[in-house]
Amino acid sequence: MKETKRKTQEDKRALVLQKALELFADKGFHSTTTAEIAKAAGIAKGSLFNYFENKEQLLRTIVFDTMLQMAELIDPNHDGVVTEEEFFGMIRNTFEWVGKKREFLLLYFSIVSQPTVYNLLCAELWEILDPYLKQLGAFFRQSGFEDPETEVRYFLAMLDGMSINYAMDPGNFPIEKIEKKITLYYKYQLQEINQEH
Amino acid sequence: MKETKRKTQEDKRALVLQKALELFADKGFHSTTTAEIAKAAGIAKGSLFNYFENKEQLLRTIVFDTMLQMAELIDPNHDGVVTEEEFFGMIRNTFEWVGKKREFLLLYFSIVSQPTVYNLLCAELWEILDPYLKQLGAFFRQSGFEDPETEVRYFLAMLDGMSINYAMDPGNFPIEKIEKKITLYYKYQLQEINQEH
Amino acid sequence: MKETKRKTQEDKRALVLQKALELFADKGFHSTTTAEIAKAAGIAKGSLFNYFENKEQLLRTIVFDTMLQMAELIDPNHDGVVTEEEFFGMIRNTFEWVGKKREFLLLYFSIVSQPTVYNLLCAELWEILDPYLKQLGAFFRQSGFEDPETEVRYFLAMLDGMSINYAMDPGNFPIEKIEKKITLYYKYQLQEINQEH
Amino acid sequence: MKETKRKTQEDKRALVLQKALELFADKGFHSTTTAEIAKAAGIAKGSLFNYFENKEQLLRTIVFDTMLQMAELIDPNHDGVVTEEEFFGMIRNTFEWVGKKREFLLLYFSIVSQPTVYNLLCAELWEILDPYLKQLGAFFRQSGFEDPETEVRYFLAMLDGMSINYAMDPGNFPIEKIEKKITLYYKYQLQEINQEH
DNA sequence: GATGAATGAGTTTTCATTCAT
DNA sequence: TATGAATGAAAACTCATTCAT
Repeated sequence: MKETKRKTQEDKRALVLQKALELFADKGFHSTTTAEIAKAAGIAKGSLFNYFENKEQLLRTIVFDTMLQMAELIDPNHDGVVTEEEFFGMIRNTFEWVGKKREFLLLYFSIVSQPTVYNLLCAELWEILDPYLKQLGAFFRQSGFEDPETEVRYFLAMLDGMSINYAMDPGNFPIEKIEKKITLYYKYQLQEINQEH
Repeated sequence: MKETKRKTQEDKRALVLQKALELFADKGFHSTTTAEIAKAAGIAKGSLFNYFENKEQLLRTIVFDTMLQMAELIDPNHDGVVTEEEFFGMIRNTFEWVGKKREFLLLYFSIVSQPTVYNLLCAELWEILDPYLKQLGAFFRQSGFEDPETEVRYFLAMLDGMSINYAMDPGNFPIEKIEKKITLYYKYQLQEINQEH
Repeated sequence: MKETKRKTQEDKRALVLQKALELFADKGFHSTTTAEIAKAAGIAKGSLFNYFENKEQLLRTIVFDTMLQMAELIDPNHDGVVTEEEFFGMIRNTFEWVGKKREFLLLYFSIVSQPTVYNLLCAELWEILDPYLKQLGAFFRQSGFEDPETEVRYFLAMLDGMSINYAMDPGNFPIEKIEKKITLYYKYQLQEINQEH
Repeated sequence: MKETKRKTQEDKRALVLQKALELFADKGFHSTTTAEIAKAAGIAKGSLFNYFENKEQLLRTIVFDTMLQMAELIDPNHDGVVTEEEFFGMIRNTFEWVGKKREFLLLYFSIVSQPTVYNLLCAELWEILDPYLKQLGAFFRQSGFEDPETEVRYFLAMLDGMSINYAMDPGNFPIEKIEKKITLYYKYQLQEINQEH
């Protein structure tokens, strides 16, 4: 009995998160009212605040929950090391994820492009991402890239660029072709490096 | 006399645009109040509405003015054709512009990542950009790229990715190294294609 | 079994009254939430309304219960007459009570200083107090005071003044010295009157 | 022209203060809504916040403005010394003021009887009152009172008691007779002290 | 044209109370 | 009887915009 109740509770909470994400992604955080979110989730205005302390906490929950999911993509087996296979798997996973999480991407970019909002989340975001960036750097270094730090930056920036362009125009952006292009690019780079030695 | 006055008027208007851009970039459009903008520009709250019909028009003015400037970078001599030299000049100009227009970039990305805001500007934005994209496509086609449409998308997405990463973290993002990397990449591509024939 | 249960019930109710008084005294009636009271009393939010119809009834219960206790001080043996001994005993008891019921005093004064709240309780309060005031008036008259009605008002107002000052600053207000002062004042008055005759 | 405008502004502000005081005194601070105050003052809901930063600041303004007025009563010529004549003048002024400021008194007692509200104002209140209390203490000491500190506390507590009783029941409380009683009491005390020497 | 006080719709959030379990 | 999730009315406060001066 109680089990069922808790289940329902959690379902409701998840529904609020989902609807909030959709609305935030569509209209932006500030232009979405808590009343709208509540209505979309089929609950009363006041009930929203039984689930989340306030609107900002709701945002944080969405962002961190999803960031943690995403972080998994980079080093799925948690061994702290990224192999070549895992690297290409990561590209694969990232593009797959981008295809599924369009809404989150929009929200994410709308946040990071507003410094005063970004700064609220910045520290915690980096805490999540930092270890993975280091592993990525280590991978590029071991693989023999000349300037692995720059390569990490370039790689991530490129993924950001693809993500935002896909998120903005999912119907027309040729996401699969671009994934192939990037995969080939790195395959080629690694091959070149191997030939040098 | 009148000349001077008009000059002052226009200076004020330009100052409002500048200060509004700074504030929008920092706090986001919605979190910036018209009162703040007026104060930053040294005019009265009510005077703002002598220069701009409303807050949204102010935003549009900023965006379109700057987009037009940016469009210049792609085909500076307006001949409708992009030569190889112009292409690399464009990369150069773009990175230079990114370095100077960090604030606009933040604003731009915060807008495009909010569909309901983006849709308001979308049509006009594409009207500005479309001819240039076509020229870019034509350039890639003429240069022998296999899939010029995808190449345009890839190229622009990559620039977006670099721009947003630089805008978010201008102190650490290795913008010059990355510019070089991209330039080399296209130099290499063009060279490869030429060798094939 | 049932006995024990009822006991527990009543204990809980008493605990709610006690905790509510503490919170009302500290933060005021309106700034104290029913949730806080419930938590302080170790019961669920909803359970509060099993004990008391609503928040206002809870307040009324606290006030009238305590007022009835206080009324006892004036005429402890219920014989409707106040002797000289009882009068000084009353002063003694009042000061003792003030020392113990600081929280109630704060609540009481916060209520009576809000006419629209006071008016809700006014009639019932006077019903409780009126007989005692009459007896006090009778005592002053019998003792030969010139203007016994004014003396009653003066006496009670003075006690109010002492009470509120003690309640506001219990650490520093010299309550014992002041009790002695007032006792001496009335001893002196009664002595003077007796000498006159 | 501008002069007239500023005048009107200040009149409005004063009207808001007046109406707010009336409402706070009648219903208490928390039970009075800003909308009610605005309506009572004949302005729009939002306009209230052009005059006062927030509801709390409005309260503070009322309290401190009036407290400063009241402080004047104690040492009107600001010489830092209270003579016997000034002392009796002070009693006179205080009672006169009590008669005029019933509303403020209710507000004042409703504030001081709510510790969490009182603490907000406490420090500043004491800053205003402290010098006067010291002068009053000095007066009692110079006049030969045995325990001047206790006398100050007693005197002020008594005035508080009279004030609150009058404020609660202005129609029936025999304020003039009581003023006379207190004046006589201190006349008598001073006379007694003089006879001792 | 410039000003800034006035406006009121709109926003987040609170909380006493209800009621299904 | 006890619970605590759900409710929605109401509150403080914000802010783009207007308009009289």
